[in-house]
Amino acid sequence: MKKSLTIHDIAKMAEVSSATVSRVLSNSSYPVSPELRSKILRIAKEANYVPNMLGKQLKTKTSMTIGVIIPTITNTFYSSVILGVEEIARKNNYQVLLCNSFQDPVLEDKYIQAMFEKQVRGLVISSISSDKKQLKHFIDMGLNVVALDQKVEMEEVCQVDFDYRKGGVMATRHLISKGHKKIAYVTAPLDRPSRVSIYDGYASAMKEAGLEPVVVEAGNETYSGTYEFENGKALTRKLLAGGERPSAVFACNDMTAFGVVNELNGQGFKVPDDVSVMGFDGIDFGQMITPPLSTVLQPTYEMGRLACNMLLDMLIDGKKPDIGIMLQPKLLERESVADLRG
Amino acid sequence: MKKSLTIHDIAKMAEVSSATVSRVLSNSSYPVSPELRSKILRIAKEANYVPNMLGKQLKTKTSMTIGVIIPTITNTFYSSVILGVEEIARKNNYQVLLCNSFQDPVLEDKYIQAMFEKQVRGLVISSISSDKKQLKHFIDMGLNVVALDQKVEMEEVCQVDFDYRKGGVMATRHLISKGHKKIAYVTAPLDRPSRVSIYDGYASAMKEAGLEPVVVEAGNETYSGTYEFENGKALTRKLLAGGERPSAVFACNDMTAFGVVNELNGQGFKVPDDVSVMGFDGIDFGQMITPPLSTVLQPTYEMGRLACNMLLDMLIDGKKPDIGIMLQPKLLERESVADLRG
DNA sequence: CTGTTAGCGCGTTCAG
DNA sequence: CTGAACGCGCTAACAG
Repeated sequence: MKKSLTIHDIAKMAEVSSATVSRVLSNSSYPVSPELRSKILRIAKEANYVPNMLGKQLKTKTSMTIGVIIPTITNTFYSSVILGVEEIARKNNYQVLLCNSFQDPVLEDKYIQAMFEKQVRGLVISSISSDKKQLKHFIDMGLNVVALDQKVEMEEVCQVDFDYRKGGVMATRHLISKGHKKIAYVTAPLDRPSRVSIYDGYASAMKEAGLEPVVVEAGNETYSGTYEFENGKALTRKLLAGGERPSAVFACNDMTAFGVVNELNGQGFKVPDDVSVMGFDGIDFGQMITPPLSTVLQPTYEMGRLACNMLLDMLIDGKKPDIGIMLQPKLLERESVADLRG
Repeated sequence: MKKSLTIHDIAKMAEVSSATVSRVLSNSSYPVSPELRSKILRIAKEANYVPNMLGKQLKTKTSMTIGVIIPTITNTFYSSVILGVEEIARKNNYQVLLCNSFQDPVLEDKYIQAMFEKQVRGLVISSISSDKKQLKHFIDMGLNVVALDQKVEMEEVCQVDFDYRKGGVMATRHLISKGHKKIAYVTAPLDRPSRVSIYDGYASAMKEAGLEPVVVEAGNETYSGTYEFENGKALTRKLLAGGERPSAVFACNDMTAFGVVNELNGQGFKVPDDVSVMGFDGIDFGQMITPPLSTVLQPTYEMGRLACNMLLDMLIDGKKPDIGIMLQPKLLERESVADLRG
């Protein structure tokens, strides 16, 4: 490993002071004569000089890196969000430190600490920790954070929200508008605000139509990549075993809906002829199955972009968020819902 | 923003020197009396002291962060790899800096440079750059790198390989063993080593059985999330329009296979009754469609783990890779391939 | 316009 | 066992 050059080495070679080298190499607005400037540039180039950001960052107290903490990147929802975050970060010369919390509050706190220690300028987080003490603590110490997906009830954190409740309402009303009356809702454990909101939307839309809600909720949650799919299957079995067959099933997310469709097919029911299925998320894969899944679109990529932009704004102005963003759901009508009114 | 404390502040509070504080707070093996140690620990805790890694890293010349560069995280293949990398990194107290190159060589080089400047200890990369000058350059300067997925022909870089060719052979032989004779291969552009290898495997297995290869290759490549799916559909249309219908279609990856299945269904052909379909990758979605997709499994998560472990080994010993790893494909026989021998 | 100097926060000699 | 002093690579303040 060759010892790497510093500005002092370059300074010596160019027979100038290291300050001058620093000024030209870091594009300072400080005036330097054109001759020296080009000479230094040339020498630095020839010598393959590479700046050490650690030194620079230590001095300037600004690291040009932001942190992202999400449950797991293998969930397409989050990988899409991250892509959006990274795009904006890149355009502003920031880099992103990625952490998967696996919904483990302990791990989440550990990561927050580690990132703070590494002087990240800010954090984009989908927090799972119920006790946000750690986060709060670092915010007090100056950490900028914007929350995504999972609500963080704090004055100081910016929020990129999605109207889950409205999404739940829209999906349910859509089903109702197609003539469905017996509509079941199958869901992963209602232990997260977002899930509760979708459920609320479903319940209120049902009530408003004078219909009886039928809910099947999963028990324990695991982190296998196919958990939600298996969950959809299991919940459907439970649902089907439980008496009168619903004409439509609304699932808390697309992956679960795939499980519902799969189990339905397995038991000899056609979708949407025998039973209609509605998802939630709008992941690409929904259009690849047969029939294409009707669902509610969450603009994940856009959420990532917005979150990152908000964060950068906070960093630049040092201003607290004046306003939160609430992204709106959009109905994606495809072919998994039958029209019963015919 | 509260000004954060340094070891000097703690030193003052504890009425000791900053050296002593450093020694206890960084778990140095240097002897410090138990009384002082506990006193310092207590005070640091009470004062909510958080170390600044920049200072530490600048001094010790070791950053505890590694970089990962992959084409795009929204590809489930790569997100799974990253999860593996991150798991191992976490267990060794490293963090990962993530970069999506979007298969853009210019962007890739820019990222490599940025990471080197940030003093990452090493890099896990799926490189797309045909001209690896930049990478080579930094390796010469001491950067440790392990290549993944895409072969990097350099003595100094460790490689976690997957036997794509054998996978291609296995899939093709499987089809042949089920009595298929007219087997088409549909593929994204053959401009990457991995893709060429799968094709080679297919071609050689066909030849060995005295069968005629039928290949449909896509033209330009885009980066929409559904590119491969659409590609599978388009290639299938082309294939079907081109004369005699094959009894089996082998696709270069699972997503493409989904497109194949979808288009086949759309044109009224049943899978596997009319046409059999074989994928490549083994992504979770494969088991969620009807019929579940027969495919070749790539151990992505394991690839990530192995790559990271190799990298950490290189960092610890500073030793060059003595040996590369070649992961083996595994046939995942599900229900999208018909047995024609009955 | 250029150079000298003094830290940023930390770990590490080297004396005591 | 403890502390004073130096320097990692860089920028910013102040002189010249």
